Amino acid sequence: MANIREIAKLAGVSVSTVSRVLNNHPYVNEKKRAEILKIIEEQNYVQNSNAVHLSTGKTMVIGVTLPLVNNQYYSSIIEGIAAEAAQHHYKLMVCQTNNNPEQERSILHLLKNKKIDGLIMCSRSSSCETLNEYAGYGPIITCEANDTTSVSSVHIDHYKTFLIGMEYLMKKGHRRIGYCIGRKNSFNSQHRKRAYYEKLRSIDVTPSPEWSFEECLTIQDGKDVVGKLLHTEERPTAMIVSCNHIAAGIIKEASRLGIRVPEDLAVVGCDDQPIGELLEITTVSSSSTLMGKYAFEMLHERIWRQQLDGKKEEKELTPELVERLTT
Amino acid sequence: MANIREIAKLAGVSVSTVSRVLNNHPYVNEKKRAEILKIIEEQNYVQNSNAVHLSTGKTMVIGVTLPLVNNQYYSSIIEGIAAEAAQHHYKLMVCQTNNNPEQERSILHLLKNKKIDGLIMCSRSSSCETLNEYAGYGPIITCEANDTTSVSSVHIDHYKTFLIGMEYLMKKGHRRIGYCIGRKNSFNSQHRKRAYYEKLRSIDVTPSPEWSFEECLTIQDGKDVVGKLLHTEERPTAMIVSCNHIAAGIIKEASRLGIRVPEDLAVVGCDDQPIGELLEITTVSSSSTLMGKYAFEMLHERIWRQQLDGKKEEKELTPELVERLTT
DNA sequence: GCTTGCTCTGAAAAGCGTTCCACATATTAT
DNA sequence: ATAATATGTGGAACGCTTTTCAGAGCAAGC
Repeated sequence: MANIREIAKLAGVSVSTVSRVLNNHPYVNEKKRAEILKIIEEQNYVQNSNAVHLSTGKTMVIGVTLPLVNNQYYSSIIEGIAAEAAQHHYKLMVCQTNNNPEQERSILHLLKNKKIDGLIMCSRSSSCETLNEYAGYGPIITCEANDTTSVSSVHIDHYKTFLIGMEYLMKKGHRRIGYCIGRKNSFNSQHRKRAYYEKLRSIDVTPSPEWSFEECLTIQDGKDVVGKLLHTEERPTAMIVSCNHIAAGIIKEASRLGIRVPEDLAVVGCDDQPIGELLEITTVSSSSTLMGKYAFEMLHERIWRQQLDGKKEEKELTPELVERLTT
Repeated sequence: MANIREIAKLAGVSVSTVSRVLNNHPYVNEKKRAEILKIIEEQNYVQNSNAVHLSTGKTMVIGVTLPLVNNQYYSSIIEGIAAEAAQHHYKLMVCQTNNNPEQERSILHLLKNKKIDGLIMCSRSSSCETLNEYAGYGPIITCEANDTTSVSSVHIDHYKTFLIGMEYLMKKGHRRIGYCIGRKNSFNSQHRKRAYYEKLRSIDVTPSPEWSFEECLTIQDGKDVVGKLLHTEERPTAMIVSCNHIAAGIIKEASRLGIRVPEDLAVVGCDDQPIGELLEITTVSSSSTLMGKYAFEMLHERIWRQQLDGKKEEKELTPELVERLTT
């Protein structure tokens, strides 16, 4: 297929002029412009975007990492990112990390070798140092709080989320409260646990280790929780759960085993997955789609500000309680 | 940051030799190779992938189109694609089309301007001609049946799916059966409707227009269906529904309005979204994750076979009935 | 002793578009 | 009338790597 040089030759102009036409530069004679456009059309010419990328040093692609693609929480974030990105003519490279630091590094690498202009990490498992290192190659935004010095974030205040959930359950009279979270030591989990322990301490309850469930990632994990609850000495009367789909697993399994929700077991979910609405799960959450939107905005600004010295910025989303039928 | 020329200069070799090291070409003296690798390390050098892309004419990126990002059916397909793509070192560019042909065209364009090496369309709204046109620029696979001459597909046999569902409902004694589908005139919908009408005709039932619901895309749309069913003259005793999340909407709303499922209204869903399992929805489906895997395999083969004259290929997935509690 | 075939290396072309700089002409301001 | 600005255009450098081709050196085979 033709390239810009050929078009220039056919039109009897220089390559620069064709380039100007292609980029809508104003200083081109209207007659020539028309002529060139005609030839471009005839030749069915389009720019080779790799040449453009090489030349401009930008790809108009941003990367998005997430542990797994098939999860509604992350899908909602991407939805927010995608809508905003589309408006600014950015494409998305979606990369599944499986929470594996190796794989994550290979994605961070895309920043270094210029395949992407910026990166949004919906979740991360890399170390602080790794993140700081790669932040030198292009802007990175995380969609969870992070403890680096250079990487900005947009995040839900998970501490506050759990706080609101706990306070609500306690107000309802619950004292034996359990929790369910995903990755044991992630930043988010630490915050959630802090709220959990603080609140229980405030009413002088010492939580039993039997009330805590970690590494809950799938619906099945939620169901398994109920099985385990059956064998606890002092069964909790309420559970606060990091994700609605896990809450859903708990609720369905409870109902199957004849444990009444909310009478025997109250459940609070902590995100905005649609299954929460469908199953009428009481939820403390903020919009993850909105989070995605903010993340892109922040990233976009940084891509154009260019100055990588830009200070760390943090945007927090405040969660809200949505009372439904599981409490 | 350093480029290959600098590395060559520092190592006192030619650019070609450095390139050979970078690409693991065997004909490089081991001593030199080690030396060059050391300098690469010291200089923190990495290839500029845009230059590599330009030079090789490949990007190792494939595009994936889907109408909306936040939908579990599509997420499952992507999951399958992603896993397979990762194994072959391909990255994914995920593009939301909103079922808008304009937007879809802009993605097909990526094939023409070499931003992607191939394209998987989970769903498409472009015309046959458009597809055929762009198929000339790189391999395209659709994840639904298509009527083009050059675009291969991996697809679920939706005709058979509806057939199985209808037969099953009829065996259970239902005669007044309604349906719920997404886009009215999509290829998939046409097949579904054909099965629906054929089966009803086979038992001499003339379906009422009141039993058919089109443009059902969201959970809310499912709920709305129930509201409308209330006002039908002859209410159907069963519904066959293209997607489980819509079936879920129907079921929840029915239960809210005191319509018993399955006694008053039986519901069959027709995909493998996890909500089907969670809500114990009887389902006819095949694995969409598997479909994604096949789609990538097919695409990958075509990318390497290069010959765009390759004949059209079609792979069909056979659906299976999973009996659960909504029938 | 001469041919053949490896191994190893470098120069140069090819892949393609953007952009800076210099220069020319035309127009407006002083 | 002169200076200053705006408009229009081309040449060449720049971004960076891969790959082909030609050639050198050396060992094995006849």
